Amino acid sequence: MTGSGSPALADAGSNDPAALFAALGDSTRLQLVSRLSHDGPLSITALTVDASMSRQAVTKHLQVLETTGLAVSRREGRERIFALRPERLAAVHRYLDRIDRHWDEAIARLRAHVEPVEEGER
Amino acid sequence: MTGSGSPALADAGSNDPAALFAALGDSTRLQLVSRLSHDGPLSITALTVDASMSRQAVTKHLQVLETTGLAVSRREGRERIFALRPERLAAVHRYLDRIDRHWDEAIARLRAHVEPVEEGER
DNA sequence: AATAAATGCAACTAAACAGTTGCCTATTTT
DNA sequence: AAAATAGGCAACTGTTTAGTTGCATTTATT
Repeated sequence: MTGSGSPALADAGSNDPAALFAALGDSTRLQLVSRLSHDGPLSITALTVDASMSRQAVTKHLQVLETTGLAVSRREGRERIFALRPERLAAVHRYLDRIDRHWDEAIARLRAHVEPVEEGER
Repeated sequence: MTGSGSPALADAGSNDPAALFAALGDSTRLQLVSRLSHDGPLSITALTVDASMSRQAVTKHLQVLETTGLAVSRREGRERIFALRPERLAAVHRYLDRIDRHWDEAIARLRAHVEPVEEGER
């Protein structure tokens, strides 16, 4: 399962930004992502070495990353290799950019009229 | 560092990136952030209106945002006004940038020697 | 063929979390 | 002063989640 060539098994890419943030919202997973981004594709056991927890725990975290589309895995011989999906990370990026833009616009709006319109357009 | 000018109230800025991602990893909170970035500082009840849940629930979410330093609040009359802290959002941004950079370097490294060194440094 | 290595599957536990409800406090507003 | 508005506090519930352990399966190795 979670195969590479197969169609839409689960939904390898929740368009839900919150899910992406949530996937990154765990220090263990963040370390995994960091490690993968630094060392490239790695097997589960290779990733388990530096993690201070059981292989199964690591596996679950990797599955979370894969479910949200932040990573993909392929079976290679007797190991399963996980790799990052930078496109998904880019999606997170874009989301933050949008917030930033809104913020800037809001600031601009406030500066535009420092008059008592503060409660105006509710 | 953590604090720019302000002292250290609670800890209004967990240097832990995972905590920041986690704070954004909830659709309700993400909506709150979006709303705040779009409309500027708002009171709890104002924020509750568009949220499909109790005021208390919203309050808790706002507290999460404040604890992680993504927002600040000040009491104003009988209401409590919440506002975003773009600097913290910027921190999230930077973290993603770092991951991206690592990824790019990893890619570059891989391209550099497409020779069978793939299993070399294990 | 027998072992070792790398996973996969499933059941289980403890803690964290989202949301609720009820009630009390502090400011306005009339 | 009374009523209304905006919050704060605390207890409680159902779910999710991180992590574990035990055992079965698959793919090398020797």
